[in-house]
Amino acid sequence: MATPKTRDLLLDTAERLFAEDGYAAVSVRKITQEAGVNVAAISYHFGSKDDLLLQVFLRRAADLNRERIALLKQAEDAAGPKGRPDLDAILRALVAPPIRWSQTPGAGFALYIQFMARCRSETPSPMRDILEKDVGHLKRFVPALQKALPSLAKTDVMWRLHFALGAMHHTLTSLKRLSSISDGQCAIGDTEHVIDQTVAFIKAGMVAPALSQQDHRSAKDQADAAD
Amino acid sequence: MATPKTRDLLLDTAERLFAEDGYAAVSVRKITQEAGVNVAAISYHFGSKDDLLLQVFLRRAADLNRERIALLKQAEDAAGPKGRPDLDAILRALVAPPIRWSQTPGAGFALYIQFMARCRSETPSPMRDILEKDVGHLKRFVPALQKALPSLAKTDVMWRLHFALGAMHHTLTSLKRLSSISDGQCAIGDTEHVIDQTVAFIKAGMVAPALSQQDHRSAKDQADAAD
DNA sequence: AAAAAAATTAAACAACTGTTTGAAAATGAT
DNA sequence: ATCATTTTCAAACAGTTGTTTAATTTTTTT
Repeated sequence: MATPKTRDLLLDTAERLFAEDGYAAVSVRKITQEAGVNVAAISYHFGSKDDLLLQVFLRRAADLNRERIALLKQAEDAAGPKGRPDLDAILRALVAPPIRWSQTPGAGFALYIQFMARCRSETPSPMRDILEKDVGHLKRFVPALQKALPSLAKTDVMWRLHFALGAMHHTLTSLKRLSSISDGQCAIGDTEHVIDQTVAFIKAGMVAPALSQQDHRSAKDQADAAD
Repeated sequence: MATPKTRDLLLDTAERLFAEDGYAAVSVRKITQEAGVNVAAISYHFGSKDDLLLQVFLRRAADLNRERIALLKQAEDAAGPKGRPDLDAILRALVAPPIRWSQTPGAGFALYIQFMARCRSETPSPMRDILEKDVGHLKRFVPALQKALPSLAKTDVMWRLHFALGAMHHTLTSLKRLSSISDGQCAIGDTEHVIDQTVAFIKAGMVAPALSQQDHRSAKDQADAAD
């Protein structure tokens, strides 16, 4: 099997259609038809529609996560083993790769981001398993953020990482809506500007004063934050 | 037609199933089966599956938006015609109603929020139209936020409203994920605490210093922000 | 109680779902 | 050029999709 044209063609087409219409709404016949191959090709090359979905995910997941982790390590190394890593750099490591991908024309990167965003909202069986694998690498960001925000309880760090992911996710999926309600005034085409806006917002949220009226932190976390 | 039991039963069942599995993944037979009525009931009472979806949306949309707008007006009135409305109150008007609904057990409110969140991620035809109607009332928040943040350019206000909606949306859909990756340490069951955390984050993002390296504002916005 | 309207029913509609089959074609190695 | 392997193909599989039909039951009105 020198050049598996059909296989890649199916991956590309499925990625696009899944991104556009969602997994459940796309039939194997639509995929094979648009790819210009026989219906049986999916069963032959992947086994089933579910397996095709998994392969679409796996094909680029490693690359994206590698980019993120590399930038994160860079931020940690720049601070040294004892120093406090730069919050801005950590957050850029989190949001810049997917935002850049989402605005990269030509290759399938943008569609992949759209595809992944869609996976996050579809519950059916195969999606669930895919997401479990994907959230794992995000945990790497928690200790880094804790080092950068030593005065914050661990739970607060997690709360804010949660909100940051929401803001980023929304940016990946609904930027066009921002463009339309702002009558095109918001420069959503300027990738670096989008990143800057995103980082500015979530950084401010990260360093916000902690909630103090009521203390929801565990005893251990309070002790950790005391030093 | 005194008490259209079947109709409401179908709305309740469809709302739940759409919320759980998405529109495309739920068949009319599954709905009617779980509701314990005949398959033809959907066509008879609503016309089509698409029309059923629309009615599920419409049934509670007005109530939710009314709650939001009432709180917003309250915040604006408290400041008087010339005064600067309280940012905290505006943001609470935005996020408190849906978060409270999402954690209200018993009635279908929580399922409705889940249903709406799912609508936001499914592109197929009927969904698109539904969302167009729903985003409209959010524009009401822009002038209020501008009054509360007079030093901010209009485009920046919109950018940040966009991020705030993302953080809120993520809270409505993925709180359980936060609970699981934090090993239950984050108190996601405490509704008012969830609201407090959300408002704290997005408020900080709102008042963050504006981007200054590059000026993406239109000439008019710069003039508006100058006074 | 009789007539009219509304609601429910089982059965069938054509179209589509993901997957399998076995033969035909294309590609590889010897 | 022969053989073996890989890939493609049309056709069919059993099941499901949303919707419609016409007969029947229930409810409301007179």
